[in-house]
Amino acid sequence: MPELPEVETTKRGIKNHLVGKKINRVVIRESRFRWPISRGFRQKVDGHTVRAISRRAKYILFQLDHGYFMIHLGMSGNLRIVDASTAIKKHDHVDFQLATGKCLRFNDPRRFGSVLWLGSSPFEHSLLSKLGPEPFDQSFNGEYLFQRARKKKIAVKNFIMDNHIVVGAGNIYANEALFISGIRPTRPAGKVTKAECQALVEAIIMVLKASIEMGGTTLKDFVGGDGKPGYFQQTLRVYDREQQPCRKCSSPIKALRIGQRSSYYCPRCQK
DNA sequence: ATCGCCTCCTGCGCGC
DNA sequence: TGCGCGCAGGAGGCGA
Repeated sequence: MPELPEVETTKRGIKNHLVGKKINRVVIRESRFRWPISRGFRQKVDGHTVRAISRRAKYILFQLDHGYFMIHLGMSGNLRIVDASTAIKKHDHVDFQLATGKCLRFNDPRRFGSVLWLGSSPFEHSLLSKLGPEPFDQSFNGEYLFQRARKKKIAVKNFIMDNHIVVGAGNIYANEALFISGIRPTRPAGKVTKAECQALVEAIIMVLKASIEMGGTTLKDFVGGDGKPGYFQQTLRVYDREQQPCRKCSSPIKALRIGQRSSYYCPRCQK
């Protein structure tokens, strides 16, 4: 479910319910995630007030007075604000019960997500310290991408999905951005021209922003932190459109696998 | 250093 | 209707 727009939408949806509010207690029904929830986690969080919520890449950071914790939604996670009395459903693994009577509930069927205590210097944590720029940051620009791509033989699609290059370009948006910028996903990153890098950067930013504005609507069943679904499906240009006509030239969209991930492109529009 | 492959896990849709 | 298979929006880590 979560690509960056969904994570951003989730963050926005839960923010007002949490900032300035006390977490009375954390209830962990399942601690086996990508990384197990640490033994002392509950004790570190219980009774503390959330001071701020932010996002770095697809990690949602919760600032308390004495440190930070973060939640990653993995492939199938979602966070919702519910009333404390709301019945537990399957895969509702962690609750953050608030003094307001509400509850932040983490549901994650596949358990690829994570809940981690970061301490007081979150950006020094190994998961965050090596991340590339945010797509909306000034430092993510055509020149930067072009320089990073020098001599790289990796397929450009894998290249832009690498969090050390830029964060937030998940599988769907990587496919979409490459279509918009007219670049075939299999092309070695080092063979993408400077002008194309510029176009690719603009496409990544545009497609992510557009989706955030629509409420983070990628596929199917996304529901934001306030429990409201994304308004409507984004009109995907190539993703999951194998054999369907290209929206620009009507050629059938092709599908292939790159690095174990499904990829789609228009053989005529993307060189 | 770089790159491709594997893995964690559950659910769903498809073909037989 | 049921069963088995393959695939799914992430991404760290490992071996070549």
